[in-house]
Amino acid sequence: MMRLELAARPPFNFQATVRSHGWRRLAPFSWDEERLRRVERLSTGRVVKLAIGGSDELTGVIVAIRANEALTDGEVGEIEGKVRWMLGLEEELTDFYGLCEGEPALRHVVEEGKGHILRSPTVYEDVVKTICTTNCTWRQTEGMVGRLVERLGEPYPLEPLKAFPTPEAVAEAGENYLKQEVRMGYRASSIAQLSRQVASGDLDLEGLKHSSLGTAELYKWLKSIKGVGQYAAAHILSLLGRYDYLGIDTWARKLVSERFFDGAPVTDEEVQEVFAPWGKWRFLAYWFWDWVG
DNA sequence: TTCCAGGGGTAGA
DNA sequence: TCTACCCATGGA
Repeated sequence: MMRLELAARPPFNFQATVRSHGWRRLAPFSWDEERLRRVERLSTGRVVKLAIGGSDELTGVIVAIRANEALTDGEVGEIEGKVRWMLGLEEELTDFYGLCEGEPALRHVVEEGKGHILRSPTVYEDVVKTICTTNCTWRQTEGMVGRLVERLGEPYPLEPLKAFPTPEAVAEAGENYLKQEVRMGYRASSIAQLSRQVASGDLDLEGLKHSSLGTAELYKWLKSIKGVGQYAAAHILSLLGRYDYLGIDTWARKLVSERFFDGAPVTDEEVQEVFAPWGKWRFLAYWFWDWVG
């Protein structure tokens, strides 16, 4: 077992970051209220298991790595990069924190070091999972992603666990398999096409992490992906650290209706207007808004 | 049986 | 640009 200490830009709260998103409950992630675990396939083909936890000594996280053989420096570096991306350890949110001071419903963000959103190591995984959240219940999303990982992911040699499947594996399985075995319904065709395009190199999703495109262009680009509409594109943007679009779903409509419109039905425009003053931070303002208080 | 879930694509206007 | 309709799946 190997141990990696990774510092984060303060303020950073590991627990709050993991709890920020339902992603922690989608395979291959698992969460026991203390450590975030995940089997990960490295670019060398080696499959390792990560257990990420908070630390009292440093602002950041401690990563325990298990593998069947000693890892190379390159492999350890890859793991470090992936963990930093998943938890947004270097993300600069100072301006957002400044704005939160003036809003009672967001003061807890600064006080508790919130503001980071858990994401997957690859954009491909985040896009697949986002498509799997559309027009179905969360339980169905868990089922689809769970079966995808279980059936197509590469096995971890030391325990019966799998990594998130590569685009190549999903592309090779094909649309019918995704429909019949993974039970993705009509989403199967989108996921199959996406996986083929990523596997062939026609679609460079990972390049979006450091794209120089403006958010509006990125949004358009994402929407051109089959299966990615308004909601999904905005959600993916937020996982890329672009917070100036708000994805309106039934959940957002419900929250805004109850909190700002006394339970009356709201239009998407009304939801947008509520958060428009937050400008480039509007998604974070919505996401971390204290709806109960 | 019908409806709809943290929607999206398409045709037709 | 806007609307109506269809799209698998599974639970209420």
